[in-house]
Amino acid sequence: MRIVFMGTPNFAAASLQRLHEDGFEIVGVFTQPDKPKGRGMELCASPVKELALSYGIPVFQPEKMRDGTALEILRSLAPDVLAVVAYGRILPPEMLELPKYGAVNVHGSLLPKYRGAAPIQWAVMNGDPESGVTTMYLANEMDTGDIIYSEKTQIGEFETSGELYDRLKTMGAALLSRTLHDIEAGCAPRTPQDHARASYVKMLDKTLCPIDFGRTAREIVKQICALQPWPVATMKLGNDVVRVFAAQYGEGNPSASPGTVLHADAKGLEISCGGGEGVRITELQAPGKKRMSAADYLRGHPIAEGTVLA
RNA sequence: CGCGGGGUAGAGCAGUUGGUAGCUCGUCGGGCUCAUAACCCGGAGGUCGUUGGUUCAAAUCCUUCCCCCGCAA
Repeated sequence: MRIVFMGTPNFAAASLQRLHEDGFEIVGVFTQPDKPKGRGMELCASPVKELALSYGIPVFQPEKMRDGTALEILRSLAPDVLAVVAYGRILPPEMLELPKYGAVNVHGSLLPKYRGAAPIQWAVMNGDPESGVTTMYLANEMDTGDIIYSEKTQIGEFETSGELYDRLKTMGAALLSRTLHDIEAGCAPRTPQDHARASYVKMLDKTLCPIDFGRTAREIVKQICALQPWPVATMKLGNDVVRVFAAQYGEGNPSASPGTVLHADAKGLEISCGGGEGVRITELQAPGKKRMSAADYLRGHPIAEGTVLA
């Protein structure tokens, strides 16, 4: 079965790697054009491109899907199926219909929940007990296609988006492999989504970062976990806006107003929040500095207990 | 050359109108205590990232390079 793979970030690269290792015939890879990245703004190839090149698979990086050449390239590759994972481009209907088996996609949620750009992060943010991956056929509307397989996984109480992301990319890769195998064997199921129960999530941005200590301890913990590794929750500490990486549940103090420093010691920085609860921040990063434990930070930045943060 | 922040004892920081380096924690020794991560006394520990220069004198001014971090993507 001739497969054309389309993807860009390492979430996609994990799937490409799995398909390659499982012996699928990958005849071409589409990925986004190289872009300036990192300090120095050097041009960087996507993880998928790096991997594809190492496998000796032809790589294509069209700027636009409708530039007149992308479709021709795809046609010349004569794929039986398209495997699309976090490609970051909308494929025109002609492309979806070109392969005999259509186009298959991996999504980082239990569809129809969390259609859209950042399903993994929002599952963490909302404090969901579980998440998962879904394979489906691509439809013309974003993430609305018929479901093939899905697989659940528990979300740890202190699991970050980055950790869940890594786990799901592996699960997604395995599920995609199984999906393609069954499609080829003709035994893959096809279940329409329950559109009435669909929900959409938007991309993360920095407006989500500032911590509101009026919220509950769990909401704050989940916010901190969800915004990692990017864009990272923040709080004001003196004149600094520090990035907050890790927190535990504190003892709290019903009589302290939200934002009050309850403890500042070797165990971290406990701050009162909504409902008299407390969150103990254990790891943070000050501007220009590297990530460090709250205890380390406090050595050089003493904070009096009882201080109320702005 | 995309923009910006930073490299000072094991850790985190202060010190930048130039004048032989200081704080908190840790660490070592001693003391106090029923006891302690508490308290008291004392000690060890730093080529102030690297190169060259200016100067009577540089952590502090100029210069070379290395490394870390944020923005931006």
